[in-house]
Amino acid sequence: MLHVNIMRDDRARVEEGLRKRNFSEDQLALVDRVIQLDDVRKATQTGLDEHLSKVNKYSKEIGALFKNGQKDKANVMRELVASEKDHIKMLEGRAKEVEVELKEALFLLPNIPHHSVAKGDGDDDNEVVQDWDGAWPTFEGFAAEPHWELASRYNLIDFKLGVKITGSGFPLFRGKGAQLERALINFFLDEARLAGYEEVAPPLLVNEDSATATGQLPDKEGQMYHTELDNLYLIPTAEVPVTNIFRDEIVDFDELPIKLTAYTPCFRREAGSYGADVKGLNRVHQFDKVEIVQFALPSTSYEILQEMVEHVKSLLLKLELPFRILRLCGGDLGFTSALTFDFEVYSAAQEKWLEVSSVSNFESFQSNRLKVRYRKGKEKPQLVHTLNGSALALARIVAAILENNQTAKGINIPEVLHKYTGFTEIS
RNA sequence: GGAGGAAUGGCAGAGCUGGUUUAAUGCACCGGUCUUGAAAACCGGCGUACGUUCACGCGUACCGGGGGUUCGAAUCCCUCUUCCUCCGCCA
Repeated sequence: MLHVNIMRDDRARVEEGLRKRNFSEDQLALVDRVIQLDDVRKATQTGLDEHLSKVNKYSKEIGALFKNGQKDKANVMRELVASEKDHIKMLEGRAKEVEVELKEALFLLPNIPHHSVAKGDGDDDNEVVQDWDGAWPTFEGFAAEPHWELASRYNLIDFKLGVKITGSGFPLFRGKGAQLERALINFFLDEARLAGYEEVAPPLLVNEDSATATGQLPDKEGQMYHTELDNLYLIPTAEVPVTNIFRDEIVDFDELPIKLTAYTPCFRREAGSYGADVKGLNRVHQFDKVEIVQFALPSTSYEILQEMVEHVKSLLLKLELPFRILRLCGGDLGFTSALTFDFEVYSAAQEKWLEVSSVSNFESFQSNRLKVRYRKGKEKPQLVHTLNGSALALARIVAAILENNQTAKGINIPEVLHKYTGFTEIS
């Protein structure tokens, strides 16, 4: 959620940013509406406070009069209060209305893109900031197979059993497939820990407050699984519980940056997806992911974003997977993000780039709703910047490893994983 | 799931027979005096949000959340949530 003051102080930047996100001139009127509603809110507040102040004053006087036994005077004052009450009731109602309208309007405004973000319509306009210039997988004397074929041949993943037990999009990993999955999780967590992140194992279901604070609610409830009876949501990413750790907290300046990492399964309904995109592990309803999250000083958040990009890059290099990095354009940028780098891994048999990580700086957009602030000395609390990234999303990494490392006889496990898997190849 | 108790400022902890409490006191923290330095002692400060003001400041709200009674609620009533104790069930 944007702060209203950003719109008051730097209107031009806000409008320019919204244009990058392809806001029409009509939609830009929303900015005026927000400012106007905020003006009404302020005026209402001022009026309300005046009346409340009078009631407080009268009440004190009535108390004193009763003590002195001047009941007649006290009763006159009581009538004065009664007339104030009418005003108060009316203004309170108005204040509530305005606040709701203001919030609704603010929820429609996305984050302002970083100046480096280009205008664009969709993923075709994303800029490749780092392309792969290393070696590509080669397959001599046999035809490379997609991962779902390999998974079945070597008994690593059983998609049919997943369907039987739950439904489409819930793969069942087994044997060396399950072991590879676990090895990757441990590898990613160890790498994060070595990079200074504290590991947390958060709840996998969150309440409405948490889902709202990180922006999944109110509009994206269709993307989450919901438990009706207890009104809880299955997390679509560890970002939700982990970022909420600091909801409504004021942290000390010295504690920043706060670096957290978590492994969790992620649950996404992915309503409306179909076709070749959802084949195999390309798009599933449940997948494992290790997430890295940072709470940072505004002055250093872009350095930290770079540091996180480097971290993800190092993981892919160690796994020896061909990858490229994209800077998302305004049309593809997430609602809450100011700048996002996507990592895509090349999956050699499908001959496709698969998104395996998304690293973003949300600046104060998330922390404004979460109320995560820091305090330097005796200064007023300021909103922190929040950042997060996948490091990494498991299912598609498995797909890429299987496809890229296949030989005529089996699948080679990347060397860095050997100590985690306990085996060096699948055959 | 059943019965009872509780929830107060960073922490501890009073207030809870409704009205000088705009929440006592202690600890922690910050500044100062003293000291060669430190400790102790003493003095002062010490929440958040919104509104208002050029500013000092002032006003309003917040004692787990929401609602109610009252001229006035931390204090009384209703409701929800969480925690503790006991019982039941259970990995």
